[in-house]
Amino acid sequence: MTGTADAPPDYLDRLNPQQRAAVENIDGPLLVLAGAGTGKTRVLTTRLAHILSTRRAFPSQILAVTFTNKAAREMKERVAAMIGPASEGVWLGTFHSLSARILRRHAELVGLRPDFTILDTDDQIRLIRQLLVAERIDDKKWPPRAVLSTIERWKDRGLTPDKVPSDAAGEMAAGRAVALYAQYQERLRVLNACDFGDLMLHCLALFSGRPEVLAEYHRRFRYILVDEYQDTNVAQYLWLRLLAQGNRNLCCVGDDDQSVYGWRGAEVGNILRFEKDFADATVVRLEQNYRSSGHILACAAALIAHNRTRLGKTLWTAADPGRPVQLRGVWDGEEEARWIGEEIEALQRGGQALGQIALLVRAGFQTREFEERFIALGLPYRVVGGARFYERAEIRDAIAYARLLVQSSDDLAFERVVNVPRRGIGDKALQGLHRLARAEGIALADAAARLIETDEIKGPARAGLRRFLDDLGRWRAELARLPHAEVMGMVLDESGYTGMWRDDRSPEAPGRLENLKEFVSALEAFDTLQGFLEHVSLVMENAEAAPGDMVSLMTLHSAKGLEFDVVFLPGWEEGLFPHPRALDEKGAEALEEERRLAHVGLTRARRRAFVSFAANRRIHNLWQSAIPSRFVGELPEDHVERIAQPGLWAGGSRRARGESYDQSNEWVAAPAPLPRRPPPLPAPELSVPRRVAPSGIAVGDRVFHEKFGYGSVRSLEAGKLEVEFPTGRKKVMDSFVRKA
DNA sequence: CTGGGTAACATTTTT
DNA sequence: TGTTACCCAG
Repeated sequence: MTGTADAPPDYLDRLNPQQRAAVENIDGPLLVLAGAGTGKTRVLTTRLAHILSTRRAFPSQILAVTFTNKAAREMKERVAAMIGPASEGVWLGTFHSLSARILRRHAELVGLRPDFTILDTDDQIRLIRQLLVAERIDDKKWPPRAVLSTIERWKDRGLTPDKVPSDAAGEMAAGRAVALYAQYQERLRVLNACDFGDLMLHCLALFSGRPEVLAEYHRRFRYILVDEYQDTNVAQYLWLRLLAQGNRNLCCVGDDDQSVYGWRGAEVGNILRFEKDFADATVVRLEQNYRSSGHILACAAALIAHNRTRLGKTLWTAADPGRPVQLRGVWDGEEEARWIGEEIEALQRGGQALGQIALLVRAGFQTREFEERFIALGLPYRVVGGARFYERAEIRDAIAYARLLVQSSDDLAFERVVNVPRRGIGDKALQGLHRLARAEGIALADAAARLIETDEIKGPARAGLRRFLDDLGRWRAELARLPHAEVMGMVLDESGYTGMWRDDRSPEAPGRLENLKEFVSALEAFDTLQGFLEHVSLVMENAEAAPGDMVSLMTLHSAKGLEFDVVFLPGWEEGLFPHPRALDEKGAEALEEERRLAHVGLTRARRRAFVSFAANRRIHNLWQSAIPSRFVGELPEDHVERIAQPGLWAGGSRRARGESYDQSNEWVAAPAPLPRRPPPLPAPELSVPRRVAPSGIAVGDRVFHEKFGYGSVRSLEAGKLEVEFPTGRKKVMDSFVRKA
């Protein structure tokens, strides 16, 4: 062990006084305000190592919380590198994975079974859409996405349906959003499922409703550490506060100037709340930046100083000023891409590794222009973020098959793949299944099993469904015999799923087949199919991009936490950055968040930063003339080097090379502003599924069936009737007929 | 039930 | 410009 009472362990020597204070203040609440590049991660990992090596706690008595799996993994690795295997056993993970771990142990106490499933976004959207349709709410006017995000924001704030203030719903979903929320929760309960927000909410309910359980965790967790604290939402804050009540050894590390997730519920206010709820909290500020050169840091500091709602930190550096931030005005996006391409080639010739160059944009679509340019130049690049492995359609289909094998009552999985590949089961058949499932309170798969014994569905749908159910049963049996990866391969082949993509002539089909292969081999790393599913639902991470010397392209959001020698920041124009959509949603507050995003961008750079803006930009094939972003004007003269063609500087497209151009800032090709949406259509009149008294029907009764008409009952058994119709004798479900 | 055609639309994103 | 959701004909 490195540490004894007299000789402090040597890892402390590598810290500055503030960092050291943050590490050594072990007991009691501690708030570390850590500016960009001030050694935040080092402090966190050293603190964790310090607690362990001074034997204040066993690993299992430490709870360390991060936001992303990647951050969790990195922390694990760094602590292990510092103190070795003594670090194993720490409860280290994301809010969600830790919550899931806790919930599985106490599921029954919150009305779940321990094998509850965790929904992905697709599942959620489909559920909401079903509810909207059932409620006859126009899903054109109220897109399921929007309804879902309203519900998620409530969950972020720790609000269950009964706690949502009655005036909070507003117009959303024709004013019935709260009712939809309640129904949504009810559906999840029936499905034995959670969404991500529920993982937090159920834990909160557990902790506050079961003091003895909370007490158990108080005994267990002697020290709690939290990373990226500025990104916590209210629910997560409450979660931390409940857990920390026991020992009050809560250490939160964050930076209000890097809070860029307000739009998904993050509350910078949690930092202020911390100081209020833990009045005796020690506050440590980390302000010495070890990352960026002087000019870059000066630009970042001056920019962020324009924000009014700040706790206030003053970043400084002992490093050289380095080179000023280059500020460049160009004619249009194409020129911007051309220039950046040339600049990168020049840097490369000067020995700069491409892997240390990043291009950070406000919105995903902006990468395209650069990709095209880089391809033309033969410049290797990678796009970070974007479609994740487990989000690709083929992978989610495969996962749905796996879910169905593990739990036949997984309705959402059933719905996803029942007709993929095509089995002749369309809307009509599915509606019948839903109707029966709802009437009987059974799962879709069970409804299907019963329906195929009747004449409610016929032809290809019936045959397809029967085949599907038989296959599922057979595969499930194989699971007991063979390794699950092998069974999964069998499932994908025998279901015709791989065949479907093999026959697909589209250019992406081969890639999808590759992904499926990768999927099956990924399974091998897990002991059980269930274990694998838990992993994919919680660890939806990007397949690690193959390492290599490549330029990185990504959004400013996904650049948070990273650093590069050289950073390009294109598209600093009004109308693009700050993004107008953010602005009209939340106004001044959002402008500050956009500015923090700019600050994050600049502080990613170690040696060089290049900011650029174009006078004209084509967005969605329409030309727009633009003026430089207000953030450009907030960069201090002394620390930037301006490079621009005459006329391109101040006012966008005044004149270039003697030619005159349209000066308007409007969409050039849009003549008159059209109303954003057509007037809402009247709600469609759907036929109400007829309520049928459960049976009460006897042999010989005259009955009416929606599809077959009038007939008389010949025989009956457990919900199933045989009825003589004019068209012949049919087997039907009793819930499909009424007495005539 | 399927597949083609067309109209509407187009932040940020992790778990 | 590129994608996705919906409508209608086969």
